[in-house]
Amino acid sequence: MSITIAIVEDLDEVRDGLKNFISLSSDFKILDTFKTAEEAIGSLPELKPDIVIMDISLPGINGIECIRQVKPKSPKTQFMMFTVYENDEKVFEALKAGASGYLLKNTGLVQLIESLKELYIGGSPMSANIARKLVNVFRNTEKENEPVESLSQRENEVLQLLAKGLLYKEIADQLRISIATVRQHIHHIYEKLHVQNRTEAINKAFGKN
Amino acid sequence: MSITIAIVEDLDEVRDGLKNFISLSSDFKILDTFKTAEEAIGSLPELKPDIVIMDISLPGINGIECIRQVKPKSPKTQFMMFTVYENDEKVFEALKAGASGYLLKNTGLVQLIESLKELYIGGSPMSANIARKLVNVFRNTEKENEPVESLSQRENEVLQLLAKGLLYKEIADQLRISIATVRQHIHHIYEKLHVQNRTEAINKAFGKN
DNA sequence: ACCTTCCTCTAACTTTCGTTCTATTGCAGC
DNA sequence: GCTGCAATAGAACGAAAGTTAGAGGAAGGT
Repeated sequence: MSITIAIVEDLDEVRDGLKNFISLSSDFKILDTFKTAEEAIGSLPELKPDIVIMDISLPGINGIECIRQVKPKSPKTQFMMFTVYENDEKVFEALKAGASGYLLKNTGLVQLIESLKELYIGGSPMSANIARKLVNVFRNTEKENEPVESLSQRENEVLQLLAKGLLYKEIADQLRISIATVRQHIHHIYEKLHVQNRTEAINKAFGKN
Repeated sequence: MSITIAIVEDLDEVRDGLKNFISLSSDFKILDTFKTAEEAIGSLPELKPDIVIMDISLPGINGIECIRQVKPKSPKTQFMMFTVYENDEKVFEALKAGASGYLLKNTGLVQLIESLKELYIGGSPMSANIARKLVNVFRNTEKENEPVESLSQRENEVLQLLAKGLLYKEIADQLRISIATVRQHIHHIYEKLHVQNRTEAINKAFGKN
C-alpha cells in the first residue's frame, strides 16, 4: 500500500520535478498536482491524500491559508511545507495552521523522500534551522524574562525596566542614576542587540521573534 | 578547523563506537569522553568543546542535570542528546536544560555526523517524532496576539504593527494611510487601554501583566 | 603597568512620539 | 433625518526618545 501524495506548487518546473522524482519510488502514488491554492481547496477535501506537499508563495491564496481551509475538512491529511521562507512568522503560522513538516527548498530530493515517510508515520521532519526556531520558542515560553547573556548586569536591569514601559526619568530614579546614564545604557543595549528602539529591543530580548 | 566534540556515555561499546566512528571524519576532533556526569561536570567547563554528545541515563547524576550544570559555565557549547528516551518529559526537560539537538539512538551513524554539523552551524537536528512532540506543544501554547475586543478592527491592525516596533511612518506606509491617521488610531488605543505609551499598550494588550 | 569592560556623567543635539484641536466622509441604527 | 462611531487627515507643539562626542573612576585580566 503506497502513500498517496498531492502537490500544490505554482512553478511548473518544481512541481513536475517533484512529481517525476517521487513517482520513481513505488512507496508513493501522486494523486494529483495543483498550481493554485484555489484549485487545491476545491479538490483536496474529496481527494484526501495522505500527504500534501505545499508551497507557501502562491498566486492568490497562499499555502498557509490553503492549509487552514483544507485541514478541518480532511484532518488525516498531513501537510509538508516545502518552501524558501525561513522567517519565523511564516514558519510558526504554517505549523499553527496545521502543517506537520517544514522543509526548506534547498533540501535534497532523497532527503525529501525520507521526510515524507517520516511524516507518514507520525514524525515532524523539519530542516535543522527551522527546528532551532521551534526550540527557542519553546524555551522562551518556559522562562520569564531571563537576563540576556550579551548584556552586562546593569544593562539587563535597565532592560527590565525599559520593558515595563517606564520613562527614562523613572528608570533613572529607580536605579539612582542620572538620565544621561540611562540613555547610555540603553544606547549600548540597542547596539548589542542590533535594534533601533525600545520595542524592538524587548522583542529581541524576550520571546517574540 | 575541525569541530571539537566530547562524549558523555556510560556504556563502553556505545562510547567507543561513537568515538571511533566520528574520528574517521576529519571534520571532527574528539577532545575527550566521559563515563559519568560527574566527570563531565568537572572537565567540560574547561574543555569547552563545540559539541557534547550526551546520554540521558547515566549512573549517579543524569545527562539532563549534567547539561544544567555545564551549560551556564560554557554557554557556547551545544548539547546533542543521543538517547533511547522518547517520552515527552525527558525530551522537554532536556531542551529546557539547554540541549539543542535530540537524536534517538536508532539514528544511523551517517545521519549523526550530518546532525552534528547542522548543530554546529546553528540548527537543531532532531528525530522526526521528537519534532512532532515539539510541534504539538507549540500548537497548544502558542496563541498569536489575539485581537483586543475593545479596539476596532483598524486599531487592532495598528496595534499589531506597533508591537513590532515599527515607526509611525512605517505603519502609515504599510496601511496606506497618513501619519496623522496613525497618530489618531494610536491615541485612541492608548485611551481605550488606559495607558500612556507604546510599551504599556503592548504589555496590556498581550500577555505580560 | 597596561588594556579592556563596565558604570557613571555632561552637554548638545535630531528624531520620533504623543497630545490637542479641528474637520470630512461613510455607514449603521433608531 | 439625526446620532454615533470608525476611519481618515492636517497642523502645531511639547515631551520623550535616541544619537553623538567626550571623559573619568573602578575592577579584572595579561
